[in-house]
Amino acid sequence: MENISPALLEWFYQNRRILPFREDPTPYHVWLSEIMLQQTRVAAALPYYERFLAALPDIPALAACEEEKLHKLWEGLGYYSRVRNLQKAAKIVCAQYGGQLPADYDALRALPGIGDYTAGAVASISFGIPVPAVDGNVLRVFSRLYNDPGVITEPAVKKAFTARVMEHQPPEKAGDYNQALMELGALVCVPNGAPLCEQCPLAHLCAARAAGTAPELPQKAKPKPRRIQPVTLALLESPEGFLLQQRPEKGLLAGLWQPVLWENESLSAEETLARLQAMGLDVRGTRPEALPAAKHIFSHIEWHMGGIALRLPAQAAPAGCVWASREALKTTYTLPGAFKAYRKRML
DNA sequence: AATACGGGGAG
DNA sequence: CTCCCAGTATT
Repeated sequence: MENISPALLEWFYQNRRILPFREDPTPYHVWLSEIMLQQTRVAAALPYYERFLAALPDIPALAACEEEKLHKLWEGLGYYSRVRNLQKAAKIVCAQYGGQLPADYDALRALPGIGDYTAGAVASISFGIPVPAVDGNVLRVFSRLYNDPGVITEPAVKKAFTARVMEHQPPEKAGDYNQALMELGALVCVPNGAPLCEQCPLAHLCAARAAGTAPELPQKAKPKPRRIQPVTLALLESPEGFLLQQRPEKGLLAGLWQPVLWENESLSAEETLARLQAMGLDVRGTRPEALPAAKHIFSHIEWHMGGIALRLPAQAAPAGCVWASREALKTTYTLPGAFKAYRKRML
């Protein structure tokens, strides 16, 4: 196939979005943006990006940040291991590279949270190194360009597509080329069977366009069905605030805060009161109010939530719990988005 | 190769 | 509802 880069780059220079991390593409800025954009849309990440940089303007500041503050800056973005790995990597960069990201693909790839895609993106965009940066957009564009029914979730297929991506990459414009492919996928060669082929600078080269198969591409493996998990929560308020418990260090929503709850259990109000009593809370003479049911969908689990709200007299918080004032809820403790339905009752 | 890990927008 | 998204780490 004819090299796509001339037409692609011309389109990119005319049509690229103005984005903050493109205005001042330092390695730190590109790195942060790429981590935020993993499995996340640009529009969702933008406000987080600005706020994060205002709070932590450079890599040493990131390395030194308190974990609770770090979580708060990421609150609602999801995949919280991203921000913990970001800081782990920042500490390594400060200890081993003098606080500057290394201009080397393999060194970048070895940092926590930096995989094939992000290493390639930072290396090519920030340092001009001619390496691939193949994300879901690029796989979609190439599956259509070559009318290739390969299942893009399979590593062997991804590897083959990456080789094709590199056949077209101009070494002196690696970063622009990689970004142009992603931009084309985000703006023109869009998913859900609705590509805007009349706007595409590569339409004359596109095999799927010629075959009429573009809407059916790319082929992906069928996702596993989510398992449904009942969750019972207890929204407790005292004069000191709302009772929050911290989640375990590992696993889902690790280290974040939540109302007292029981996963995988659908408890009656009476059973819930008994559990609270067993935790050492004084719940005598209180009337539980039923919480409205709410659902939260993770990629692999579905939480079906319900429970009770309760007003309690001032008392000590059980182990692993705190009484959080409204102010502390807003500024200090990180509650995952899963509890959005109940959060407004707490503010 | 399969699974864990969030959340939101579009159709 | 379904599908998808600027993926990575672990097993």
